Amino acid sequence: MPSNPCLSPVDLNKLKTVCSGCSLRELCLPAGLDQEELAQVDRAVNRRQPVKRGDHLYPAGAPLHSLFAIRSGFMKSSVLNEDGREQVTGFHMMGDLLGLDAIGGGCHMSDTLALEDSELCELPFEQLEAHSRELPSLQQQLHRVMSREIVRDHGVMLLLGSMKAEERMAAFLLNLSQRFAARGYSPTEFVLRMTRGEIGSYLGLKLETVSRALSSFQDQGLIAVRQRHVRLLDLEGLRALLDPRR
Amino acid sequence: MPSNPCLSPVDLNKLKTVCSGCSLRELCLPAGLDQEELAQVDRAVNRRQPVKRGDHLYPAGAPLHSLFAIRSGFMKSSVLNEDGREQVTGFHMMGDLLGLDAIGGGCHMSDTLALEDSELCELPFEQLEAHSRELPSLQQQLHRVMSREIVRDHGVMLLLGSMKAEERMAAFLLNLSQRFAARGYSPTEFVLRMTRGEIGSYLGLKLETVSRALSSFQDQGLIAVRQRHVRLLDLEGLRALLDPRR
DNA sequence: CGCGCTGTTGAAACTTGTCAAAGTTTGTGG
DNA sequence: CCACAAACTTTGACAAGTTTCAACAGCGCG
Repeated sequence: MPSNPCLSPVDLNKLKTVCSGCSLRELCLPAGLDQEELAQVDRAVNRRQPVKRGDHLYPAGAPLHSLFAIRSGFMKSSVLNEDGREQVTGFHMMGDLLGLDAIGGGCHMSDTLALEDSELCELPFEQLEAHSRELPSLQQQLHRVMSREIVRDHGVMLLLGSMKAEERMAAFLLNLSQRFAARGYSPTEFVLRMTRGEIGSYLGLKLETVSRALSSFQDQGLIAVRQRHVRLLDLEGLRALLDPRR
Repeated sequence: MPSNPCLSPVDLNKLKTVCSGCSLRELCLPAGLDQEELAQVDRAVNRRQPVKRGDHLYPAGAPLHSLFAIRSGFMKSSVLNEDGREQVTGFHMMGDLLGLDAIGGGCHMSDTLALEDSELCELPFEQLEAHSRELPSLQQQLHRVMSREIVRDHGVMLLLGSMKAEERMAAFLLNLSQRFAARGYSPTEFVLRMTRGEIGSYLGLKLETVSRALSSFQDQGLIAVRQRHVRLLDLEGLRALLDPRR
């Protein structure tokens, strides 16, 4: 039976682990590639690297060997001041590509660690660059991913630079909601894998302020929070918080 | 005489306008390319596009045709909220590459306009992508430039998320100082091409707070400000403001 | 020469941070 | 499996920092 790949559990399992068989392929780096291109990319990917909660994917300063794509799980990235202040620069989930900040200087400029047990695909960067010279679609997709990271960062700058605490919190919840939805999960019910302090760091707020904002939303009937479990009860109401004129 | 390119004013002028003759080539996209590679890139660049103060290089939403490199002058980029709030996302000077945020979605996600009369090199993006498939050094340099933009944005996020007003202002002045120095200008004496309001938008502060921070620095003897002319009198003192422990 | 834009300064109001205490959950080791 | 410790969360009261509002000064352009 193992001669029939369709029936072999081993091969089935293998199939699931290549980009062409990956449910994330339209969210991840291979988006837009055709079958043959996918096959090429598959050869450049080391699949299924598990990381445990609390593990560093890489510490800040580590030399760049590979980019990583998240297959499952949840991670955070942060940068540190000289004087030890931490700024969380992003929370990452399935399909996100990590390590882009290391390309410029050859070493990782941020810490990235797993907030829950996760699985990653490793993409050796030199190979990726080489493949992207052969495959224009891959090249374009790599450019798009980097550009979108820049746009995302500008959005965070807007949030940090011009929004009040509750606006930031609403924007944060809506952003998570949208990202979960894009991955086929409920946009209204999810688990926050990070602490209040980490949310606060990302949003430029203290953890007490985050906690108060969540309590306030709950009092207003916009959400239901219990621990890290959140249910968004009134998406429109949350959106209205972002435009204080209305 | 025109047969001798070394003596012809026309040709001399032309020479100055190609990347290989450009004083910015080590700061700009061609950094790290050899003579032959430079010649290739030259063919993909439309040189010397002038823009006047107040002109939009492109408005937010414009389709991506080209990236732009600043040859001379000073520009700002900003994003707008739905409700009209502006967030300045960056100030740009000679050698900086503009438009990277448009690659992801095919149209510019930010407004960019000239704060003084400026000159730009236009780099049609399709050609640039094509050339970067042929020239690994160019490909790498493009990746590096995009990655550094991400790192820069993370630095701004750190600033916006965890620094107080005077720390932000000190960081801003020191950053400008360093960038002017890298371009061969005085690191201690320069003209701010932007208004207090624009600085404030970039730093997540109101213009009055910016003004007060500058006045306070002047009172402490750290700088001398008159209008938009700034002299940094005590770089170490400014740096000390960034690490409040000392 | 005056009008408008830009910048400065003061006082009051508001938002968020800080500190402190207590409650809750999670993880560990007995 | 329970007990205890550690980590995380919530809430209140107060302090600090920043914004808001307002008035005025300076510069630059027509």
